[in-house]
Amino acid sequence: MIAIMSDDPFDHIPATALRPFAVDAGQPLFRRDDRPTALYRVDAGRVALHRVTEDGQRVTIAQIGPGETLAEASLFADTYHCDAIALTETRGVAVDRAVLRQRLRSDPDFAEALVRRLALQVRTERQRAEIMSIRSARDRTFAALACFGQSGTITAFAASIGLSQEACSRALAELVAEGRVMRLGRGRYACRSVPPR
Amino acid sequence: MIAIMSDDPFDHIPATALRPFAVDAGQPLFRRDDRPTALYRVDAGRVALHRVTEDGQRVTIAQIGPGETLAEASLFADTYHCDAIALTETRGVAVDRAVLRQRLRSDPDFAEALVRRLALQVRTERQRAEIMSIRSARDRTFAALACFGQSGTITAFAASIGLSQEACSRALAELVAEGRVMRLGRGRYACRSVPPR
DNA sequence: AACTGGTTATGATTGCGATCATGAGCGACG
DNA sequence: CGTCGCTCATGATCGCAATCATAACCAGTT
Repeated sequence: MIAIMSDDPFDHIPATALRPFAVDAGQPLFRRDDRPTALYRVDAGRVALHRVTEDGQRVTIAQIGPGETLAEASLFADTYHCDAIALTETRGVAVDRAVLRQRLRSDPDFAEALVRRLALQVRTERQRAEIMSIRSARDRTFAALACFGQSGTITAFAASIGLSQEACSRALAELVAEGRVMRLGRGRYACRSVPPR
Repeated sequence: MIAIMSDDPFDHIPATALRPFAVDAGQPLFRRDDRPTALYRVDAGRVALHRVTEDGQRVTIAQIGPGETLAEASLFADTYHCDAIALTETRGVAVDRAVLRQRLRSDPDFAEALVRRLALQVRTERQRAEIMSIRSARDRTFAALACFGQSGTITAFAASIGLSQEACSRALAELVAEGRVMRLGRGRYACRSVPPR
């Protein structure tokens, strides 16, 4: 199938306006109260967003991995509202904020792609939050499997839904016993649900 | 303070294109596989989004309350990917999908407002998900207080971060004892953090 | 084939939060 | 003022998932 118009808003930005970036583990991408300069897309590595309270307690707001963007909301804010620190060696591309906002107003295709991307993000995050609110490990595991499927390892899957690997493994075993989930092989499971879109 | 340009994208839509809706508790707003016709903003009440698996298990994907919108992602999809059922008597306004998409392409102010709204949504939901992944009730409560503050009752606050009212109350008591949180009065707490934006 | 490192599975124990239960604080109303 | 209804606080108990520990399993390497 041929994509007539890319889903990735970054593809609508001229390469000259894209600035590659790379930071080592522990290094900041930006800091709270800095003036926002760009929107970042992570291609490899992982970035944590921290907010620091008045008395120095650090609260992790989010973690951003490959394919995701950060600081979307800062496109319209006067300052960054949190610190962005690379958890591992991280690289990606940045789009200048002014270029992006200008583009948003002048290029309908870009605007549409950006809105689509953000809308999907919202949906995904809402699902995550809702799944995390399920108390029972069995039900939570099932819901996650039904919504997202299992892409990587069990360990990663478990972590992404806030369960220990053991609890997740046990939950999967129970679900298979109940016939609600299929075991495709060692460490590979799927749920007989309507396929996620 | 005078708002030069409204933050709410719905304010950029001519009133003639807004269609009020109301549904009773238990009634559907739309169903999976329906063709998407509109974007909905809930003004009062609560709507649950469900996905039903092949063997009839129902999974709640999200719940939408006053001020929030649903089915943003369906603006670009061929069908709805889930059922929307009113949990309580619910009312709000709907914008026709074609009108909205057309507007997105032709009205930069609207596009910007929509992107801003979605970006904020993403940020908020990411925060929620991250907070929900904190295991300790005390730390989770603190993080939530630092990020969002406590708007309504303790009970509602506790529910919004996946804790029982009792666990939350106890956590708050501990945090006060540790001096990390201030008690403003019975059932009213705040954290000495940089104020959320 | 033997070795190695990483992942998955499963058993045993423990700690934390849900739940149940109850009392105290506080606003609304007649 | 006294009653009612709701929220908050706190104590007691119990169940579930985290944690620790270990074995089975698998892929890649030599």
